[in-house]
Amino acid sequence: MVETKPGTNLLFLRDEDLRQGIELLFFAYRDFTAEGDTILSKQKFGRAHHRVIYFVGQYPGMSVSNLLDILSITKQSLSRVLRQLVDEGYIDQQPGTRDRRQRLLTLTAKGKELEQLLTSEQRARIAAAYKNAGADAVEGFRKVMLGIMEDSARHRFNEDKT
Amino acid sequence: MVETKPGTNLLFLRDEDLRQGIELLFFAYRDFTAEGDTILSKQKFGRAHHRVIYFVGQYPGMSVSNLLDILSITKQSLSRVLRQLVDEGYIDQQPGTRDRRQRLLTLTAKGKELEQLLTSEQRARIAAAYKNAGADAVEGFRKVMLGIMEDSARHRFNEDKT
DNA sequence: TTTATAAGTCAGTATTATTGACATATATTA
DNA sequence: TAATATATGTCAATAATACTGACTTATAAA
Repeated sequence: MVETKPGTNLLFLRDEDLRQGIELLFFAYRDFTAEGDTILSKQKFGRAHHRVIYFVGQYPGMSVSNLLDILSITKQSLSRVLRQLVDEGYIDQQPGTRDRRQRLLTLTAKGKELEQLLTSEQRARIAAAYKNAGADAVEGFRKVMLGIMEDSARHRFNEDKT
Repeated sequence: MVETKPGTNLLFLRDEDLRQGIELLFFAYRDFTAEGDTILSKQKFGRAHHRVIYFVGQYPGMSVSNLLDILSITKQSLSRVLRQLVDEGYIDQQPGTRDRRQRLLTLTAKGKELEQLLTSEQRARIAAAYKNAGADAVEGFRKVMLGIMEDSARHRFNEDKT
């Protein structure tokens, strides 16, 4: 598919390779999100709820503005979704100790349960793909994905970049 | 991040690795689609139009039902989008020769122009990520992405699988 | 001739998202 | 302290995407 110039590490990037890259992203993401959406639609929630549940689960105590940055949506858009999740007991809000204007978000037990339900299929899907592809391939996957995202998002993945 | 068991090709898949995989997909896809969406919103079109333009551009003469399969949406959802694109002269429809019930789709010159505008940034983004990551990483990226998508989507990428 | 398929349409509804305009509480700065 | 900025929330109006269900038309296949 993608060939190395003999004796170098350069790539010949044909149009076809780039087209394929676009489609790899489209189909992988489509199938990656499909099942979670199905589960949620049975609970009157949508993909937006999934994302909120997911990120609050991963970063307990995160602020609303932090969540807005991650999701790249407006606070009015987040508002309805967050309100539902708080009202129905999936998410807790508590004022920040350092800055009492903040409303720090955490999952309740009920929220954690839903988070597990939603991400377990995605984790299994990633695990299967990783195992099948092998460790070197996973490292390549990481490199390319980091290259595709914006610089501003990349820092999240740099913890142990010794 | 992901480590090989010494002497084997197996992976230790920690929860943290799987969580990271989920986020790599989320952030890469978010940033990959953001600019195209911005361009389109200036023309009263949205991401759905983008996808239609893209796939019709890549597979000229594709049928409506084929497009529906790819997009995984209902024909009622596609209908509005397709109608707009046909009415405004971006896409041509012509009856199939073998099966005259079909309405085969192709881009007009105007459609091709928009397709170029929309995908050029995505191609550039992929090209930069590929170049930076190197040929081996790209091969790993392909393997993992193919593993993430459904079996039914994988055949698209198997042309030269000798 | 009956049945199935490809495509399209009409109606109703839900979800996600936007912009704009304000309001409240708290923090920071002059 | 007073003025300003920030974090969050809310109201209202609107748009885009998507769904289900019920039909219709044309053509193909059994």
